[in-house]
Amino acid sequence: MTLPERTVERLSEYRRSLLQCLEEGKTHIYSHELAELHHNTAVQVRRDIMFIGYTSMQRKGYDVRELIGVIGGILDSEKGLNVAVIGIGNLGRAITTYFVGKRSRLNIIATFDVDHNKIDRVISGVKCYPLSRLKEMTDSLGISIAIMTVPADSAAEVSQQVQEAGIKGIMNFTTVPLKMGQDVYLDEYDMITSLEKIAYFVKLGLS
Amino acid sequence: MTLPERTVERLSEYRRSLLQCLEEGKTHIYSHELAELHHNTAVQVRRDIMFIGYTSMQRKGYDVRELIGVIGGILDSEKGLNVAVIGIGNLGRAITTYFVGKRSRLNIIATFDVDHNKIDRVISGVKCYPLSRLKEMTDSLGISIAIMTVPADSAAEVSQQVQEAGIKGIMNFTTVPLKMGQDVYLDEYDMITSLEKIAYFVKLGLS
DNA sequence: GCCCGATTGTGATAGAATTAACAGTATTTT
DNA sequence: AAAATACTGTTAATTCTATCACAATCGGGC
Repeated sequence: MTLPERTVERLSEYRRSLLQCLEEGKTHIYSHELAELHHNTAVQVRRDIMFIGYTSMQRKGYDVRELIGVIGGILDSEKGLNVAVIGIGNLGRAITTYFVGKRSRLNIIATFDVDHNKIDRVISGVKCYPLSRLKEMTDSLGISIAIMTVPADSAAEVSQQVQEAGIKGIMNFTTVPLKMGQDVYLDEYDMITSLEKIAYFVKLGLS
Repeated sequence: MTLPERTVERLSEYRRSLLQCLEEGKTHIYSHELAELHHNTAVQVRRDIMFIGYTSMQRKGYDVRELIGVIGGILDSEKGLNVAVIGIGNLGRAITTYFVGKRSRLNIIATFDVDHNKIDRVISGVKCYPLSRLKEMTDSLGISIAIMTVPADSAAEVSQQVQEAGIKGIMNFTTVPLKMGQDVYLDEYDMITSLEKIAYFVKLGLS
């Protein structure tokens, strides 16, 4: 069974809110509450939850702790996955710092760069290795996801190396779209595009 | 006429590639070439271009320069829009640095923070103001979009101030979903969710 | 000058995602 | 205990998005 992408995203988001609820001591939550937190509808929430086969105590809302568990069962891998950040510029550093400490089954376990000044430096407890050792480290550490934050002009080349290292998931923060084989899951995120989209809708709203 | 979100995103992406083509001296481009660059199909490209009412010289592909112009006419505002980054932590700094110098009709014109050590500092040529002056500066500088990179626990409060300042578009990099009025265009981007999604599909691929 | 091959533009169609509608059920009220 | 209430789970309808299929067009080869 493979869930739609959007559903997976929403589940991840729900879980975050649910964890928050737990901290606040809330044990049950209604579909409409969850919906309101996430800019969508109660029906959408129920449908998503139906997808994963969880069913609540009727009329009391969903059991927060249980639902977290079920979502975890769907999203998480048994032992978590290891993640590498490739390219330790400003953005790479920021992302690394940002992630460390966030409770998650996804661990940033190494960073890579070509700059000799950066190699062996430790950022938020994560060590930087030379890019040339990518394959070696991928094998020895068991890295399955790469976050790419290299400059645009080396993106294509580096992405090739990432693929050859056997990494199966890529989050691309580069401004150039990457070319990948079918067996690599690739998610492109482009801040400029996001901003331009916002600008477009703001413009519409203003006119 | 209001385009679908997804189309707007793709147009922004196409434009980037087209600008790249221009630099390389390529004057015309076929729909299937553009498609290949962007992980989608030639039909999709043609459909998107149809949406914006541009029509090519048949059989020669699209005129790169013209198409850039037409997309610009759709996406860009007359004089560009001014953007503020709110919260100058690692991520805020990275984003600010990242944007400056990128040719774009969107200018990061100010940053804001509450930390006295950060105020008046200049990052990549952009000055940091105290958050308390948000409304004042929004009015005087004409800020219409905010990029939120504040810590999760102040996100709700700060977003309120952003809304009250009259900002009409928000890009939220915070891990908490924001509550906004109908007249504010809000785009939530959550790295953890993105990574969890990738992890999910990688897991599926591996099993 | 005419045909062939390549490419665009678009109506029709299929597919995915969302929303509506409502039956079912536990809880509270009377 | 029956009725009203307030939810969930699910089927059906709808709407939105992407793809198919093909007519129309143009340039180059003959």
